Amino acid sequence: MAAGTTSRRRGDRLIESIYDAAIEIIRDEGYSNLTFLRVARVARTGRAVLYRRWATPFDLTREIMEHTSAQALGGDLIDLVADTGSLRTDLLHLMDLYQTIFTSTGPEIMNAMLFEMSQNNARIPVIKGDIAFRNAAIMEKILGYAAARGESVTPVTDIAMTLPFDLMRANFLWNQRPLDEDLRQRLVDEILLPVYTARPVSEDQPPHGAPGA
Amino acid sequence: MAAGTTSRRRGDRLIESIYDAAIEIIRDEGYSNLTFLRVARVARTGRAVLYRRWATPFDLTREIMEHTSAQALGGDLIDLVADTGSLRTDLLHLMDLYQTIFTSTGPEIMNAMLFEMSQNNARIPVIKGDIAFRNAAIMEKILGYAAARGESVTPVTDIAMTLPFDLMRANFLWNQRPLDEDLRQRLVDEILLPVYTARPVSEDQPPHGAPGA
DNA sequence: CTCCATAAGAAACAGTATGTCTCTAATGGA
DNA sequence: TCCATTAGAGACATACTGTTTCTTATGGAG
Repeated sequence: MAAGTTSRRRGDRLIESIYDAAIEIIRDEGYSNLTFLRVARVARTGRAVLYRRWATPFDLTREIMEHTSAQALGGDLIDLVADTGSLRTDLLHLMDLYQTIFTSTGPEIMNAMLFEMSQNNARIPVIKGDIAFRNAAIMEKILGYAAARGESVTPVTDIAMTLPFDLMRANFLWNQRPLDEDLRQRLVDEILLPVYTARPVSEDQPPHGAPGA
Repeated sequence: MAAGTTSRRRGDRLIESIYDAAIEIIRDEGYSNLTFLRVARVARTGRAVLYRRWATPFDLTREIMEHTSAQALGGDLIDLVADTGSLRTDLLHLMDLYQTIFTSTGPEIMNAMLFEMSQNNARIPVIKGDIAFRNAAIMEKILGYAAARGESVTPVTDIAMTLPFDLMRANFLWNQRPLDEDLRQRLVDEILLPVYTARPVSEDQPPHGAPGA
C-alpha cells in the first residue's frame, strides 16, 4: 500500500482481478454501468489492458458467464443429464441443472446477453445455433431414455422439443430470478408431462403431424 | 430549403417528426444507437426539445411502442378477444392479435424494453404488473367462453394461464420475428390444447392441485 | 390585427465513455 | 543475467449526457 510499491500482475492473476471487478460492478451498479473505464479503475489496471483483450464490455461479460457457469456446473450439461428412472424425474433433473446455470450467472447478465444479441444481428445465429443444437440433443437423450424404458410418449415435434428450455427462459427472464423447486415441479407436472403424454381427445382438433425426435 | 427559411414546428407535428426520427434510427442503426443527439439531428430539432419531454431514450421508445401498437390494434386487446366458437379458434384469434402487436413494434424494441426493465428494477413491477393482470383477464375470458360452451377444460393453474403469452414472447424474442400462421397453429394444437384438455394418465404423477381460473 | 406568453431551437458547459496510440518499466522465462 | 513481453500511465480526438442560457418564431387571446 506504500506510495512507491509496485506490484504488477500479469496473466491469469490479472484476468481474475478483472473478472472480479466486472462482477462487482455488474452486481452493484448494473450491467449498463459496466464500462472499461470503471473496470480498469476497480481492478486497478489500465484501460489499454482491457482493450487489448476484449473489444467491448459485452465480450468480457460473455467470457465471465461461460467461465462461471462452467465452474458452477462442473461439466458439460449434456453429460450431466442422466437416466433417473422416469421421464418426470429426468425433466426435473434437467431443470435442476439449468437452475444451477441461472443461479451462477444471474438474471441481469442473461438479459444483457439477449439484448446485445438482438442489437448485433451478426452474433445471433452463432450463439442461437449452438444453444438450439445442444438443447435438442439433450431432449433427444431424455426422450430416448423414456422410450427405452417403455414409457408412452407422444411423437414429439420440434416446438415441443424446445418447450422445457423456452419455459425456463421465459420464467427466468420474466421473474428476474431463478425458478424455485416448487415452480420447476409444477412446470413439469402441469405443462410438460401433459404435452409429452397427450392423447388425441377432441374430435375437431387435427393433431397436425410433425417430425418426431 | 433556402438558407433563411424558418419553419418552426410545434406540438403534435413536432412530436410526429421526433417519433419518425426515432423509429428510423432504431430500424437503421439499432436501439443502442438511439441517442437524443441523433434523434435531434434526424428530426432537425434541438436536443433541449427532447430533454424537455422525455428523461431518456427509453421513455421515448416506450411511448412510441404504446402509440404504434394501439394504432395497429385499433382498440384494447381485451375488448378484441371474442367468442369464436371453440377454445381452439379463440386461442388462435388471441395469438393473431398478439401477432399484430409484435409486428407493429418489432423484436428489437421489445428486446430493448426487457433489457431496460432488467437494468432498472424500479420499473419492473409497474410494467409487469399491468401486463400480467391484463393477460390473466384475457385468459379468464377465453376459458370462460369454453366453460360456457360446455367444453371440457382441466382446472387451469396460474402457470398454465400465462402459457400462451409465455410461448409467444419466448418465440418472438428467440426467433427475432413475429410468429407465422403455421407456428401459431402448432403452438395451439401441440402445446396449449394438450395442456388445457389433459386427462390424468400415468399412475406415478401427482397432478399437483392448484387454483383454477 | 396586434400583442405577448409559450415553446422551439441554437449554443455552451462540464463530466464521462470510447477507441487508439504513445511511452516506461516491471516481470519472468530462456 | 538478459531481454522479449506486456502491464500500466497518460494523451488524444470524438461522442453522448444533462443542464442552462439566450434568441426568436408561433399562434391564440384580446
